[in-house]
Amino acid sequence: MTDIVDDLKWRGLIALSTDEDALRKALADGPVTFYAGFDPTAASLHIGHLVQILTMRRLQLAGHRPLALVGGATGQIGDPRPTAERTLNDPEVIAAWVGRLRAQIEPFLDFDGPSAATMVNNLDWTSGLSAIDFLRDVGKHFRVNKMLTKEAVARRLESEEGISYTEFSYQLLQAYDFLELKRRYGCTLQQGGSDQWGNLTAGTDLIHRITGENVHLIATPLITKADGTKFSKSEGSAVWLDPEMTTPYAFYQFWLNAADADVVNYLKVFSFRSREEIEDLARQTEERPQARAAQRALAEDLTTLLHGADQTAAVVNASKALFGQGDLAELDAATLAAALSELPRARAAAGTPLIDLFAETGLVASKSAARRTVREGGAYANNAKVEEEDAALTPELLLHGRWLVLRRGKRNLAAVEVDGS
RNA sequence: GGCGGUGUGCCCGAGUGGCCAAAGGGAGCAGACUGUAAAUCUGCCGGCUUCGCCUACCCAGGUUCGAACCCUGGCGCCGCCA
Repeated sequence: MTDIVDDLKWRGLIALSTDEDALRKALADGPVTFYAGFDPTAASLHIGHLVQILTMRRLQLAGHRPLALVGGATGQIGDPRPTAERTLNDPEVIAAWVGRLRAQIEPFLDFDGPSAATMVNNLDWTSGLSAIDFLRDVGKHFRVNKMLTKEAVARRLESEEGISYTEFSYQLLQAYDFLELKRRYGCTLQQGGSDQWGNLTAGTDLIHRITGENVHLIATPLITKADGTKFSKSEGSAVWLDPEMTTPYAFYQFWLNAADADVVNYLKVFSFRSREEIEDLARQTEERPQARAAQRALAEDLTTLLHGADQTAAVVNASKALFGQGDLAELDAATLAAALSELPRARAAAGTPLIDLFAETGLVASKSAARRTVREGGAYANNAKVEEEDAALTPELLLHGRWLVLRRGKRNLAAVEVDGS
């Protein structure tokens, strides 16, 4: 079995770390308890978080013990973003999100066996802590001078908006988490995104100051796209793990559409395929890019990992049906219904303007946008270009008497089902 | 606390009384080309009952036939001084 550090490095998952030799030795010497934190800042995690979750899984598979922290406390404070102050969310909302995030993380880790994972919440050790105790016991170990040099803070100090005392304090809380996890669980490794480096080191510094011990850090890189645009966004919105927020079909399509220049990198970061398999897929991408074997492997692996094999089979079949060469009218009712069930949907009555349907299915943001799309020649009904802005849903358009497939551009689909029958 | 500056659409940023739904750039969307890819070129890019109407230039008032632009007050941010 290959060394876990070597594997992570080959996958490009270690952007930064503390002393690599010490880290390598610690991981080789026996099970290490490690943690990664997720703040409840939304109702769902998105694919950016997947990098952390999957890296945890890799470490667990290598025999180490994960602590998955969902930050009921830190989520109430807000990690300083380089651009702007966060808006505080209500504690009840945050509590609800904590539950959702935990449920999203759990399937990726194993909670039994010798390397059993544990779910933790920093609210458990902060809620009873008084401000005075915190300032005395934790605050005293921090020099503001050094806190000011952390990049996230420094950027905000340079910005017009400045930074609130609340967010400025964030690094203390995260550092304290690491200390507390070390005390409670013997945690000696924290894993996080490289943009969190300042917060990560705050923890190792605090532990060193209080206990004299050196603990370890691994920072995963920011995932980028070859063309320089933001990863993890599709159509300008995040790709969520929650199937209600991003359908399994949309999730599958996101990965399927990875650019050739990115797909091999994604396979390394997100899939559990071996080096040999990935190198083989890389070769295939070079030789027959139009077959998109790597994209298919990536999309199927990840959809299976998140939504299961059955869902994956369904979305693969739906994709084949909807993107097939044949006429939609030639699909039998069962195949069509199955494929359409994966798409965003709207119900409507005959006679409804197509413009309205494009807006209702969410295919476009507004009716104005729908009109624009028709004018630009990017709107399709059952694969036929919509030529008239005021076209309406007529019975003749319906497939099998009840379905209409709408499309915007090349690959954005939605289904309309006609009421009654 | 004083003085000065500044606040524009998703972001950056022009605009200083009518010609402004607001220049330009970025992001985003669509079309052509393709492989449901990238790059490139072209178009679009507040909403609606779409040849017109409504809502918008930090917030609230005011002046004016008419205000993103002028005045008053408030709020945020930046700088200098104390």
